Amino acid sequence: MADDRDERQPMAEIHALPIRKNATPVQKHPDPCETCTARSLTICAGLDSEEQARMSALATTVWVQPHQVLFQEGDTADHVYNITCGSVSLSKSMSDGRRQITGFLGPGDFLGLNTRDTYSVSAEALVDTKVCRFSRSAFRKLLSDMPDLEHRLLAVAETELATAQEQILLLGRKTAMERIASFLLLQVNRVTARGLPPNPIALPMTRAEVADYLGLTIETVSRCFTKLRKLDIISLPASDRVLIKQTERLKALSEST
Amino acid sequence: MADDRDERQPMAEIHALPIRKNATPVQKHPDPCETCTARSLTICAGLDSEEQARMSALATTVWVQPHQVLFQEGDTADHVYNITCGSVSLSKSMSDGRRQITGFLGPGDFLGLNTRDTYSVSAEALVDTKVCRFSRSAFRKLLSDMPDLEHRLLAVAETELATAQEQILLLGRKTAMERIASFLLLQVNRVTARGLPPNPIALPMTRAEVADYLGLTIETVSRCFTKLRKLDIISLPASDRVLIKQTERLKALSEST
DNA sequence: CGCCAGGTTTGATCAGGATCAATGCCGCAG
DNA sequence: CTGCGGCATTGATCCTGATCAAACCTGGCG
Repeated sequence: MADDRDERQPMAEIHALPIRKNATPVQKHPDPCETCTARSLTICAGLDSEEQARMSALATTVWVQPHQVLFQEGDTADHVYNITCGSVSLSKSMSDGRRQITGFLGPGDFLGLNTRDTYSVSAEALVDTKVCRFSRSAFRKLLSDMPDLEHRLLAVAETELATAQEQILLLGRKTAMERIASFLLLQVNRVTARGLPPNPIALPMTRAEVADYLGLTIETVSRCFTKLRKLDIISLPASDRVLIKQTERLKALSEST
Repeated sequence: MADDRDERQPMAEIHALPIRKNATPVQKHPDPCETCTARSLTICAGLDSEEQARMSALATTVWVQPHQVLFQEGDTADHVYNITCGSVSLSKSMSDGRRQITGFLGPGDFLGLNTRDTYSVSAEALVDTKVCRFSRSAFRKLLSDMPDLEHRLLAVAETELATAQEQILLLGRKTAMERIASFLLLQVNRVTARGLPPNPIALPMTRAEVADYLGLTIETVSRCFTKLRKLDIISLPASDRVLIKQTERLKALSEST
């Protein structure tokens, strides 16, 4: 049996890539922090007015449209961002097009941690999104002067690390159904943490994006949703809204910890 | 088709759990930092002697034996650690015993970042290991006084986040063979980063641990190793040593980015 | 109003890796 | 030397989720 080479290859499909203009998106002069709806959720929370003025002076408000790319994996990391409203996906891709979404971010989330000299992931808007942009070097200087800000950033990093580990468990050991159940519960937590009504939850992402997040295919995601509906655990008033009818059974299916 | 419930369940096996005394392991009075072999690799690097003295005063040296648990997922996070020598695995488990290892740590690595009030993962020694332990509260105070230390910790967190994202891509989208190839290359990087000879690489972990890290089973890991050996890409002088004979082909198989 | 494009659902089939089951290979204790 | 306990390897079979393929919305637009 000298030889059994066969160079097995991939399996995941290449999801159609819509037109993605590589940003330089619509810009504007700084928006006033006073009116920022995401302020209480961000690292900006609890800054005194002098500190806030300093941050504000460095910020640029940027709008990005769905599918527009804020930055790509491997780009030199010039900026960090704070999401004011909208939703963004973070992802990594392989040369043959397989894509893995590593996380979804929303209002108040900080973007640019997972970064040394170059971005370790790509960031793309899912829907119309507004972000608050800082040059990285200026931001670093800010950090040195404001230890509180750095503390808070470290706390954010710790939370993201814990989230990433949860995701690693999900991808490494959970079944398709468990992934979907965990995902839905995660969405509920995200929404309620923002103090919004939990039901029905709005999914700002398509099936393809859910699939790429959960390490599944579109078809499997769809089939799981259908099954949950048939079990009367959820209902789907629209393809991007999920009404959770039996949270306990959903939790049982997610089989966590 | 009113009914098609079937409550599918798991698939991964429950790896035999050896005796794990939940620590309070052998302790000792602080070891002198001057003789610390891991110092240049850690967050301690570049502290002035006064700062070092302060850290040293807070540290306890602790030895842990293979399979001994440093802390468990969910425990209240009392301490943070710095690994001096040896190897540690971080893992999360599900109630039915499925386990996912989220990372392997070695000399110079910091333990306790992925933590808010409770540890988000369990830490267990793979081999005889020496760690430098700090009470969390004291360490936090230290951070406040030594901004450089906090900077460095933030940098560590960023690196870990990038590593976690790489792992997420691996688990979500790579084939078994690609995972093994990526894993071996990662081990090479780890070792060379420490300035040690790369070949053959020593694996401080068993097949079960590799499997739990890569989201595979023991059998699949073993089969992939065998296949790589038959392809003459590696050889296995012992089951815990891997000699890489054709790095380029291994890289091709890992298909990354 | 009807067509078209994108996303979603559903069905049929396939295959990569899991599971089940032996066998092999040490290192160690008696 | 021999037997035993833990890993590791190898083989046979099964099953979850991928792949291939087709139908089905839904909303925008001529």
